[in-house]
Order: sequence, then C-alpha cells, then structure tokens
Amino acid sequence: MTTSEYLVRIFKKHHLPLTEQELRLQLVKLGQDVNKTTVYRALEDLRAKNLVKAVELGDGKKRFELNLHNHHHHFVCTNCNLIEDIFVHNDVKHVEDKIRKEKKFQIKSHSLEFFGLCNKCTN
Amino acid sequence: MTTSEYLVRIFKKHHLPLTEQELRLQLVKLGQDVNKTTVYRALEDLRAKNLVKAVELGDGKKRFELNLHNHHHHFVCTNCNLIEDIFVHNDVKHVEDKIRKEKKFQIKSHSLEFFGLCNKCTN
DNA sequence: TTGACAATGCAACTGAGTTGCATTATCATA
DNA sequence: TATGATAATGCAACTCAGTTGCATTGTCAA
Repeated sequence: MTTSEYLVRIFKKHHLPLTEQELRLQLVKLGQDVNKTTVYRALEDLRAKNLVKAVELGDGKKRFELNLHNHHHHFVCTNCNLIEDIFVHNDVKHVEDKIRKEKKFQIKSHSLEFFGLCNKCTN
Repeated sequence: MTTSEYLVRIFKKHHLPLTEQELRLQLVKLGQDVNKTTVYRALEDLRAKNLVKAVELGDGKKRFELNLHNHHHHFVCTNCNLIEDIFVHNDVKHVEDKIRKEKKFQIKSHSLEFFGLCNKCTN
C-alpha cells in the first residue's frame, strides 16, 4: 500500500482538515513512519487528481481534506482550535453570480470560514 | 514619525491586503528602510489596536489591511494574483445566525474569499 | 543632563514547505 | 529467474515567512 492510499484512509476516517504533522501522526499509528517529503508528495498527487484540497484556517498552516462533493465550510474555535464542518443549504452562490455579472470575473471556487468560540469555550 | 504611522499611510493609499514584503517596499519608497522585525512589530501593534487585520488568501503568506468598518471580502485571480475587494450587501449574516442557533457557537468573525480568473485573464 | 521608556536594529532561530539527488521497491517482460 | 524501467520513498540541505532575545538608538519629561 502506498502513502497516498493510507492518506485517503485517514482522510475518510477523520473527515476534518488535517495538517501534515497530524497526518504523519496518523500514518505512524498505521505503522507508516514516513518522511515528511513523502507526505507532501502524496498530498500533491492527491490534489492533482482532485481527490484532496487544501484549506487555510488562519494559523498559517495548510490543512488538507478530501475533496468530496459535500460542499461545506468550517468553524474554528479560536480558543481550543476545534474545527467543525459547516453545511449551508443556500450557500453563497447568489453572491458569486453577482460578482460574475458586475465584475466579469470567472469564479472557480470560494472559501468561507467562521471563527469564534465553540460550545465548551463559550461558558 | 513612527513605522506604525507610515504603515497606516500606506494602508490608506493602497487599500488592499499587503504582505510584509510589499509593505517594506512601500516603506522604502517613503524613505523608510526598516528592518522586517520592525514591520512585524508595528503590524502587531496596529492589530492590537484593532486598526489592522490579517488575511490569508491561499498562498500561505499573511496579508494585512486596514480594519475599517466597510466589511468586505476578496477576489483573487489565480493567474495574475490580482486582488480586489468584494462588497456584498446581504452578506452571510443569516448563515451565522443559523450556526449560532444550531451549534450554540459564538461567532466572532468570518472570512470569505473568492478565487478565479479576472477580466483580463479570462480572455 | 539624566533617566526612563519607546522604537528600532541585528542576528540567530523556528517551523512549514520545497528541491535535488540517492536509494529502494515493484512489476512487467525477456 | 534475471533485468530493466518506473514508481515510491528517504535524506539532507535549502528557502522563506515569521519570531525572539538582546543590544542600540531616539525621545522626552523631570
């Protein structure tokens, strides 16, 4: 089994964006103590195949997650760093349409992230 | 005049998110050839005063802009790296409300960035 | 003039991500 | 089974943004 395949397994289990470090930790748990270069290369392969996409959640580190068709966003707790997927029905499609019309920009994607305090950290 | 003050001037002139390098370039143009540590410290001061905020636009670099009350988002051309402010009336307030209700999360802020091709790069 | 404090410089460091090149594994075919 | 090509991985060194500790300089009031 190749590192890319292990990564897909890990992504399927933990369906939240993970850093390279977190991914390597999970790989070690599967008995795969691989070099970080290998991880980055595997991630790049998966990204090239549109299986994985990168996310930035404000701390400067790239995080990676499966590029499924369940379009979603993220909530990040600025206190405990909890990350949770956010699914929105209506989305921001109408905003994109507006930009397309007014600016003549061709919009390929967007990122929408929410920051605040989670349930636990609010109290 | 202090570096922070020069930075505010620069931000007011170029009202788009700028990297530390871009900021230093502008500082040099104003005759201020300062150390990058100084820039980062000045930026941190301004951020602490809520005058400046950081933005991540997908390339891993932090960008900084004035934290005005004209809430807006950004469009990034993935070809020529053009950045343009995007103003939306309706915004994503209703999404935030929904999250607040359903998840009991306390949302402080959000980031919404659009990626695609600008007018020039589309043709 | 002095003493405190703010602003800046400098050099060394950290940590994420990259690159070039060597090594190893895999696997089809002679 | 041997071999040769190609894929996968390792390793070390590097880049580059951002940080840190400590020294130096500037400012300004007493």
